Amino acid sequence: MNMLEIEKKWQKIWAEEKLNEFDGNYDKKFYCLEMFSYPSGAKLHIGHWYNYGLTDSYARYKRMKGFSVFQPMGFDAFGLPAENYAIKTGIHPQDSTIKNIETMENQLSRIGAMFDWSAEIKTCMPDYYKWTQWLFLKLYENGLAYRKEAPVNWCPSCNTVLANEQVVGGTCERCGTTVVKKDLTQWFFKITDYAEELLTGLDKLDWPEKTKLMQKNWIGKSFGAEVTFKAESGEEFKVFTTRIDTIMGVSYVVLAPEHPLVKKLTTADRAEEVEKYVYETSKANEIERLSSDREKTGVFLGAYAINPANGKKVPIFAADYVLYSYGTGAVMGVPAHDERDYLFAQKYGQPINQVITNKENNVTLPYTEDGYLINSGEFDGLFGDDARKAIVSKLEKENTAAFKVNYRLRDWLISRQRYWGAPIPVVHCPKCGDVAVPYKDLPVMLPYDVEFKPDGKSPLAKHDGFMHTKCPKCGGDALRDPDTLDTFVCSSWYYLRYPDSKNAEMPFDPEIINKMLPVDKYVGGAEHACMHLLYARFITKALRDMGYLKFDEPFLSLTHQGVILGPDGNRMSKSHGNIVAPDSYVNEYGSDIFRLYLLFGFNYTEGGPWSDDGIKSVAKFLDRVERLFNKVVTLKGENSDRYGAEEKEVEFILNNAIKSVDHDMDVFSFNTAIARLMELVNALTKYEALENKNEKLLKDSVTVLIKLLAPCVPHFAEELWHELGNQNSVFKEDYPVYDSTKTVKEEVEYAVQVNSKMKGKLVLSKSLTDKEIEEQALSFAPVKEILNGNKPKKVIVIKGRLINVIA
RNA sequence: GCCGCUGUGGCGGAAUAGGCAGACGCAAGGGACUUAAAAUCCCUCGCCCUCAAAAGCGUGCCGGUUCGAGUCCGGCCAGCGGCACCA
Repeated sequence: MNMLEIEKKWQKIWAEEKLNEFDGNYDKKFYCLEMFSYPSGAKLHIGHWYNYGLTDSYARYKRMKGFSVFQPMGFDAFGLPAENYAIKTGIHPQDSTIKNIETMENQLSRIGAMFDWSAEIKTCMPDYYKWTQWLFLKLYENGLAYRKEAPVNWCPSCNTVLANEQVVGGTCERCGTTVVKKDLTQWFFKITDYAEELLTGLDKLDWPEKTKLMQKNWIGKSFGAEVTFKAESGEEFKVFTTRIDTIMGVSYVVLAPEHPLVKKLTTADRAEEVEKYVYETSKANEIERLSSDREKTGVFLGAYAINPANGKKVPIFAADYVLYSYGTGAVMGVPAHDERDYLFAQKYGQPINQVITNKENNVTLPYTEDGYLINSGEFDGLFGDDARKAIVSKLEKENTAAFKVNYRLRDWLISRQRYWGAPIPVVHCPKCGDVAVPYKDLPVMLPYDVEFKPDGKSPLAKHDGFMHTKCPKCGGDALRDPDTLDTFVCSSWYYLRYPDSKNAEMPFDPEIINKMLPVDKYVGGAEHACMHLLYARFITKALRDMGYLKFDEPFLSLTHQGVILGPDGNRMSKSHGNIVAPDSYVNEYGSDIFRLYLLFGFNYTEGGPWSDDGIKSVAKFLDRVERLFNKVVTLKGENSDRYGAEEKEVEFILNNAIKSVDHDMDVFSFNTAIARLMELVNALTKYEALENKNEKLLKDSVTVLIKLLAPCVPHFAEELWHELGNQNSVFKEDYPVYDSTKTVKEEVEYAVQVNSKMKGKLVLSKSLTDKEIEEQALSFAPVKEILNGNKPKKVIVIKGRLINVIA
């Protein structure tokens, strides 16, 4: 069969018949979504193919199972790489992006997937980002967007903000200068308002357990207490602790270097040293700072605070093992019962006051388990939670402590000091302050003629035509916000746009959305576990609370595809020089064979190193199918009443294949589904070679085979389906149903063990009772020999599998 | 470092709820067909010892639970993903 030719032919016919578009039957809708692609490289890579081609097989399977499948495709087209590419080559991000999208559209259509192109979206187009801006305004209007100071990576030499990716080993990737932190006023989304629901909502999702666990840990709920310490100068600050039972052991307190009180509390004689420390700290990133391997450093501010629990005066430090973004940005140092505090205290000569012990009173410090309080006055003898409750209830009366639930989750920073993104639709007016751009004035267009070479300012800030505007409130001169939105904002709601992608009045019609959503199956990389997948859940919940959506979760069921690595086992990358492009394979073998190879060669969720060793073998497999088909298609259907052992075996294999393939396709176990299909083809080929055969059974079996193959090799199966004389598409057919009476055999093979060692096999009737099976085993020669007339101690019978005789 | 995951023949991988490890393939070797090659078909194929059989060993490493562990538990080692401005 000429694969390239039939692929072209059927793609054209499917498009003409609109076979790939959603048919409007919302009652049976199945929204199958793959994470859309980012058009940075000019070409589709194997990872895209693996995600889209194989999930398409799943979608086609669902369609044959009777669902009205909606499977859209689009492009996440804003982002840093296009801008960097522009800086390097001078090619405008818009031009390169649009060109890349065109290339990728062509490559995507060659997959032959049933993408509903009528719903395509591109996030960099004004008809899309208009609604991204709408989303921002809605969140702003509902108190979920706000501004505050936050640090960015700053290269003092390039005078520019760097993405984490652009910081290599603490230095600027362009010029090698050491990168420091710098505070800028930036926009945030208040995702923390939804921390609790984002956590509890995980329970009902059909997501990989590991992904749910990662989100859970990312949200990081912990129960503790906030305690107010008062500095001698009168300034108050709170610390968060999960171990308030150790409060009598506090020997110092620590503020994060970024804590606003650091400057205020520092005494004049310490100012120089503290300032130096804070500056040095700004060179380290959070991963380094949180590393327990890293040497603990800090600096004494010269000031003291009062421990509200015992009135003791303790020194105040700034130390970078405390993060300003977590808890209150301040901790109490209890060296006897915390490992980091212990190391710190040793280094800076702070006292180590033991206040917890175990039953045997033989602990080694630092002792971080719960235990019995000692050296804690009235609380001595209390244990764990009891101690914590007692201490809080006493301090509560003095207003110096309270129980507090804390989340590790932080608000979502969405400002980017970059060009290639959706402008933030806010005007800063000298009189009225921050003013939202009215909805009727959306979109705030991203200007084309912008200087985006880095020189210390947001690219848009240098564009006078963009920046200068009138205040929507007072009409006076005002300036636009020069920042753009994080591209994660664009991708946090795109699944809501697809079902109503051409709507010019609204981002989506709630009526349509509430019928099509939530997404029934979402497929994409595991690397999105904590960010994109969490942001999308947050946006869904926020829009629900505004009354637009009637569902709580965007993605009911989630599957992660694995990563296809280079042939050398490394992640494919230019620097490794190990990139394998799908195009040459698609050109040589056709997309069905390439797809089939990807289906068969990997465990879908695990991926693995690329090797094309097996691609010829799947091509041969299709040849075998075609040879079988050609022999069978001309048969008249004779001997239809022939039914002997061979026919029984064919039926057994056929029905087992239907059962297994059906199940395996449903759970993305494509490789085993193909293995079962290979077994079926082997069995049918063998049967076909018989002199006397039931032609009707054979022909029916081949018909089932084509249907089972169809989702995996759509063009190939469609061609054979029509050669069988059918007029309609095979994808309009019902999926085969297996006959459960034919998937069981009357006789089962048992593994016979003596003392758990294999001694032989025994074929026994399925109808035997455990007792009878035991008798058969005991009279089985190898068993008899070992028992030598003695009674066995025990006989274990596992129905249908194994007999273990314990001698 | 922290969170999460993975580790099975020469290779890709399979193994329901703790029950015959290696399904299905690739590669390799042998054979048939052929003037020859390709294609196709048949056989062998975890390691070790062996003419053969039997025995023994075997799912990253060490230990444990169990009649029985790739699967469960504890401790290591290695690799991968994420760590909030790559998306």
